[in-house]
Amino acid sequence: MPDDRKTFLMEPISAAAPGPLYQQIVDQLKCEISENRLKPGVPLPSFRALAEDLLVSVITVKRAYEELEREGIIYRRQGLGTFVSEHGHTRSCEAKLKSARELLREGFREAAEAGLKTSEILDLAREVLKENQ
Amino acid sequence: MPDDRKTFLMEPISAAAPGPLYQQIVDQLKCEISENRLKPGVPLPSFRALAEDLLVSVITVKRAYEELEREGIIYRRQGLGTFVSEHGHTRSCEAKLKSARELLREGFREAAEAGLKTSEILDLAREVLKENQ
Amino acid sequence: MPDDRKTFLMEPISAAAPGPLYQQIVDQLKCEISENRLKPGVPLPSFRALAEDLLVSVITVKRAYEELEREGIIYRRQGLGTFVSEHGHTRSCEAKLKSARELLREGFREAAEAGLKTSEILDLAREVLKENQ
Amino acid sequence: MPDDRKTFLMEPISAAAPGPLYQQIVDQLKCEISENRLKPGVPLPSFRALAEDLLVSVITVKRAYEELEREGIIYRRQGLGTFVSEHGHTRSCEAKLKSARELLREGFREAAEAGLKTSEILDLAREVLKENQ
DNA sequence: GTGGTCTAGACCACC
DNA sequence: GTGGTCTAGACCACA
Repeated sequence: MPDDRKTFLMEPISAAAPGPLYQQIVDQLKCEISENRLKPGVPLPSFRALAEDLLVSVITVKRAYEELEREGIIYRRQGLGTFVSEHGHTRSCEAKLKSARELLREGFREAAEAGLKTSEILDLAREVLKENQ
Repeated sequence: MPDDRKTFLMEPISAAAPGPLYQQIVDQLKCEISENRLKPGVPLPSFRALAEDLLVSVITVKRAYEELEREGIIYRRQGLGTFVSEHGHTRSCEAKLKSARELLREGFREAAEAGLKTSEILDLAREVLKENQ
Repeated sequence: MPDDRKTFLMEPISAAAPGPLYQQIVDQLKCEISENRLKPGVPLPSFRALAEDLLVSVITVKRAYEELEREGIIYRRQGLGTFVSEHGHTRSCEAKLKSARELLREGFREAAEAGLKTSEILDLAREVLKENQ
Repeated sequence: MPDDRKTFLMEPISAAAPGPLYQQIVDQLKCEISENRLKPGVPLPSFRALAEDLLVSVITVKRAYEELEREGIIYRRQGLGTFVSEHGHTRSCEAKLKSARELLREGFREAAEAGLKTSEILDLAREVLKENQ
């Protein structure tokens, strides 16, 4: 039973960044999974291993994993480890899409309140979209 | 003997709503100002009056006013009261526009991570924009 | 702003009982809410107050509250407290009904595996139901 | 060169399934015995053989057998192997029946707490029973 | 070794 | 005062 688990590449975590540390871990893992760098059945690093890697407490990692399990993206098994679930990729994409809609809705609302007309808002969207590429 | 007197139109504040109470006040006042229902030089209600109106603590209103003053949208004069500043409308619109860009940028990033192509993202944007109207 | 919060009647918690402590708290609160002893908008006791009451750690109570918020039964507001949400009663009942179906399904499966015919299983169900009253 | 040889019919074990691995083995063996596919005196596969079959550790199989022996369903003889005990079938059925009663009792309790009347609970039971067939 | 639970105590944001 | 986050360290169940 070889141990394929590896502390794969993960960007460092920063307490200075906005948002809780555990959320940063959640987001990064969602990215790994939604972009298929982490496939179903693949074991994630253990709490302790990832905690050491990221220089955070074991509990912070644990909390991130709990959040991901709650969303059905990973599953945890006592004594075995934590794994990407069968529909993890799908779930992760769905979650991101839902979040994207929320953000766009908010953004459009703010733009409208700033006095922009619908056509101007769409122009703004196109502009921002171009910048991002 | 109901007291229908109110300082000016303001929707009630709710502890059930997401986000801090003071932020809800800030947002509402920004709306009033960016949509020109509150014009430069017009006095805002006093801390105590608004606090009573909204059934929140004076401290909460104070914090909201401080936030707005920091953004240069209103100004306070000892003993006189609080007023919409000359460029309050402009500032408020600018702030909202800036926030809108941020949200759109975030939304587009999430959509991209969910696997959507640029053209699909623009479609999504159009769809959300339509829903909101 | 009177403080209606009270450390209402809550049965003691026991580490000897099966299942985690936080689950026992969750279950008790679900009962209070599903049976309308705790109505929407009513504040639950604070983490610290309930922890003292039940002689458990603040964190254990916190975890129970997190679970209930996740299920949409209560909501937490920083600085204000924790409250039964508008649809808390409904959600709580739905959750219990769902759980009941699961348990019955499991029970019937086991009974079938023990060799009982469908008619015998229904008799068993009637018998158990009578005992419980 | 696939190896189709197997000790006897047993569904594969899955780490993704809920519940410990050893419990899954226990449950499957109880089924085999309660449904008389494994009769008294019949030798069970050795620890090592079953472990290889199910791709789990020998220790995990050992623990499952211990659990079954504790319940009097199987017995072990030094140097000979493990066998279904004389009253294994009966014991297994009794255990399942006892467990079924527990589950039904729990299920009815939850249903009652969700606000269902006795007649409605019986309807629910009939409904679930039908679904399962 | 893995994850699961419980504990105690810190600091912060909000009211 | 409230809840929100992060920390460290204990003990247990499982493989």
